[in-house]
Amino acid sequence: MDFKNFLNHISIDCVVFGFHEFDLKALTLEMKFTREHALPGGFLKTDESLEDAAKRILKERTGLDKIFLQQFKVFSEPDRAKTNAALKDLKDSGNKPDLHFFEQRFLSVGFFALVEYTKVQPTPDSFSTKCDWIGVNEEVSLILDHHTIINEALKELRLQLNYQPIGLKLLPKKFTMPELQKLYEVILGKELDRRNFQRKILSYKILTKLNERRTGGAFKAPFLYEFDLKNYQQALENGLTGGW
Amino acid sequence: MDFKNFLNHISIDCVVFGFHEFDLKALTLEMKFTREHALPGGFLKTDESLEDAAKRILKERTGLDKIFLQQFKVFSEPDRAKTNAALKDLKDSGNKPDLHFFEQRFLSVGFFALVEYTKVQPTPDSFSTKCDWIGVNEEVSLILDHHTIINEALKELRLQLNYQPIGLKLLPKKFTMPELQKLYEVILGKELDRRNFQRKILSYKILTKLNERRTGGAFKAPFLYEFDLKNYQQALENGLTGGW
DNA sequence: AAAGCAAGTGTCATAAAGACACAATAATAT
DNA sequence: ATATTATTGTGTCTTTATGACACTTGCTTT
Repeated sequence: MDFKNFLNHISIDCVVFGFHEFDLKALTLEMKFTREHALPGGFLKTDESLEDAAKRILKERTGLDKIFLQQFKVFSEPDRAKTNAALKDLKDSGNKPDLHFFEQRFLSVGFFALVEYTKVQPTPDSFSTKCDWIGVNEEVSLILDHHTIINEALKELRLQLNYQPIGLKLLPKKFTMPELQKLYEVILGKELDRRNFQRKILSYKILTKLNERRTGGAFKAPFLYEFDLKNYQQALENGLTGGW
Repeated sequence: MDFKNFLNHISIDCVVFGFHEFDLKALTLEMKFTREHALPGGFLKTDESLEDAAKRILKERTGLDKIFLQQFKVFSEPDRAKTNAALKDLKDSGNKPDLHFFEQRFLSVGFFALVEYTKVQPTPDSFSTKCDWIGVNEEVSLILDHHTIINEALKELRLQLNYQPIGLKLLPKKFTMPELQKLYEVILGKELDRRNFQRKILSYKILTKLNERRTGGAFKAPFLYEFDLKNYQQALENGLTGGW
């Protein structure tokens, strides 16, 4: 890796959200030596925008091309890298010529991404052995301020629930009402009444009920739904009204 | 000015919102030579956080110390400085040694600030002759992408209206109901029903009605209100419910 | 003293939200 | 086969919030 094409002082960290088994997950890398987890991230090339860089980085980690992405905050505390465990990984990897690049101060631009869990091919980078999902509330040791970054991303997600196509991007094409509800619950951090949730979400006319059910699970098979893209987009323009 | 204590590639631009004569204003500088307007901005010292830098910058432009500030977006398009009028100002000012610093690519971190209009002492910097307010919808020629930055700040303001103490920070300590309503209207970009607005805002219990009226204006003198700090803060934690 | 207009207050109809009850059904246990 | 179990589908009732609008009050101007 050659770092002369990258801008100094600027890094990117991505919180890639996925939804699986009724739980909200984030994609992380496990560092080779310290075994700590890290968010997928990288640096900014001299001729690219932050958004393009994040896309490039996530393409490498997930195999996905058209990822829903949004920057949400820059993490700029001067001492955020005080105990930079990643540096140890770098040193142990014997990557001497690049140490100067890594030792500088970085402002990290936080992005969150919304992906369909099953479409992702988690792929480690050269500093990590594994790339895998963690539950967003799971207790995992993360490098630097990455724990903070995840929490801030979650806050942002909550704030944007009525303005971004969050369900659309996180769920598979066909999904059940309980799945959609659980997604809302885990993002909001609170339980919702099943019947009132259904009434409200249906009132927006953003769902199409299919003549299919999800069988195989225990108990009564729930109907499948799809998003009505046109109506969903339109409804989001003014924000889905009211709170949850 | 010496730029060796500043980080390369990173700048800060602030949209300082103020509310005056029933209109939302932003603070701008008028450049010495090009006469274009620019947002107050600056650079990041090697040992400072973005938030501290923005505070330092705004202290210089407004005289104010404890400003409500929030970063909202990084502007990173590689060609955002293609026609950098500010550079012309610099060249004309004969500031040769610093040209290298200014000619590099900058990512600008956008902040918005909320201030009490009357408390601000607009103070130009070394590149500008004037520091003054413009109406946010006024047609003014702004350098670079500063027009975009203002618009994005406005969007963010709208989004956060129910989550941040926007009224509190923009209005004087005592204010009338019509003033508060107009503030909401100008932020939302639409008119609200006077009576329904009052009913709703009062239902949050975040206002204290005073036994005073604002006299001097034409027609019936409206009552003055103050924010109830405790209740306001608390209400914002979960967000004021419902839409406007 | 009257006019003009904004501010103060209230009412009614409709819509949304919250709480809850009961029937239907797919897999599992007997 | 049949009963069991846990979940899903659907509906009702009450309370609260919203939207539309009318009338009165009071400060300043003419």
